[in-house]
Amino acid sequence: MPISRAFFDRPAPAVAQDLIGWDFRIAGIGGVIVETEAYTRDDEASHSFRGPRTANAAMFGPPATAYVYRIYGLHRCLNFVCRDAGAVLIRALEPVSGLKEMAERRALEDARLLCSGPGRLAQALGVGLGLNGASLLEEPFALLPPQEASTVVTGLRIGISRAVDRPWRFGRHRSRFLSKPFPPDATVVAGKRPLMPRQQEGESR
DNA sequence: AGCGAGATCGTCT
DNA sequence: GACGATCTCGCTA
Repeated sequence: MPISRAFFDRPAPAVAQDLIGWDFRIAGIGGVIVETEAYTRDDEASHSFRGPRTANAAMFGPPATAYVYRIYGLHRCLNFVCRDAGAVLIRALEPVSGLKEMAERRALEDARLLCSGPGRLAQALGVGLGLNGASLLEEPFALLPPQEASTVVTGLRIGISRAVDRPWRFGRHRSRFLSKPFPPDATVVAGKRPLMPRQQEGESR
């Protein structure tokens, strides 16, 4: 069954953690979510921290709304709006469907680099500002439940200068599609504790 | 592998 | 006028 609005009507950190392993697609193109970050209203790093503005209006919309913004004048970042102006930044996907289209948009072959980063992911999935404010519960979006449970690790958020101490970055343990690996001693917050053999998911490096 | 610079522009100071 | 929830390339080692 498809995802519900209730899934997003929770604190952003909880939603960010639970999104790991879901299959996310736009117009049929996408893959498994392997990395996310949570931002909340009382969080200095969040775009909603200083209240409603024209630019962040989508963050103050209902849960399950897409919030898309342009960063550094050229890239775009995709977020899922949660309860109370919170949001989850989608940072990386393991490409599964539409590899060909993604490779064309990225002008790049290596599957490893197609969606491993918020800007890369947005480019590969064709995310434009036109999707800002759209409902994640309708076309062209699709979110399918995890096929299997993921071991989820957490750590500090990346690329921010304020509220750097909050451990609100979540990722699938040792996925090779992360924008950046988690430290070896990263805290496991869900799923089975990793065992001896350091086996990468997917193909070998 | 890691570091530094450039690209590029709307929003806020 | 400065900066940002980033990416890529070129250089050093």
